[in-house]
Amino acid sequence: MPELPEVETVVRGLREPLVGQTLHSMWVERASTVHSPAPEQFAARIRGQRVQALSRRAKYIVIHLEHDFLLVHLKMTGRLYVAAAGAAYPADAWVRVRFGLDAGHELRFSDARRFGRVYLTAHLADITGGLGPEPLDDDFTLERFAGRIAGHRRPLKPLLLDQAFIAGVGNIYADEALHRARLHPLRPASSLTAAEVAALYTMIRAALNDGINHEGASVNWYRKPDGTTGTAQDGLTVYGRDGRPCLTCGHVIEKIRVVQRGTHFCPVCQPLPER
DNA sequence: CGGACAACCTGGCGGC
DNA sequence: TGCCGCCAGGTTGTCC
Repeated sequence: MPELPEVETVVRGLREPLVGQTLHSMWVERASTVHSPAPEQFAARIRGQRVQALSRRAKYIVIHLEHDFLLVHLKMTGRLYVAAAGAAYPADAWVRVRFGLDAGHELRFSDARRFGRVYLTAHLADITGGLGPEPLDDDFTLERFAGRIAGHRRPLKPLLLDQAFIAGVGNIYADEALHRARLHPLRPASSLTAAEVAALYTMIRAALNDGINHEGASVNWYRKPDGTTGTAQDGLTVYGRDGRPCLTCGHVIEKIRVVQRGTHFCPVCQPLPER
């Protein structure tokens, strides 16, 4: 599903067609997709504002307008793309919100599952204030990660999925990072040695960077803004590979449920120490 | 604090 | 072939 690498790929793909465009209008096909403010105010406020930049915070796409930030969260099945005037696209069947751009072009937000939301705010922190640090930022150092993990006793899998602990990691990259770091998803955070903390830090970043370099994992719904698939799914070592051999040791990959999430791991490479 | 679980949603797919 | 029912999971909110 869209996690940090997928959202980053969407942001990169939308910069060229979107920056410099002016938002002229907004069509709300599905009111519940508009988080805040209410659709009428939302449409009135964006009208005439030029897109100045695009960035990403956790799994949010952040569109910088002249006086506001327009945020989009893709959740499970959201897709965001710029459509040429009058052109039809495969994801159009699930369009929830459209924004009119220059020369008849449109920014379309499609979302089959209807979990995704759009937000408009003058103060970014109103939406993203509770999020933890960006794992790929330069100031996210090993020391900082070690300091944050020190206070936690929770199992690693739910900790990595907690957006207040670390921003942008979802189910796929959590499983991949834990496998690369050779850590069982149920290991209590407080049980890690300094070397294991360092391995986890390194492998979270490596898994995310690999995902970005392969333009995201198109496990099912995710597509780049141009409609094509990423290739990161071909490099996954555990996610979705339950019942198949571990690429490191050959043992069968297992799948369990942890905090209601499908969790994939190799019981040999990622042992759970008895205690 | 944290874990369990429901809710939000619907396309896709396994099973029969 | 067709239908049923479950599964997928990011996030919020509720309850214990």
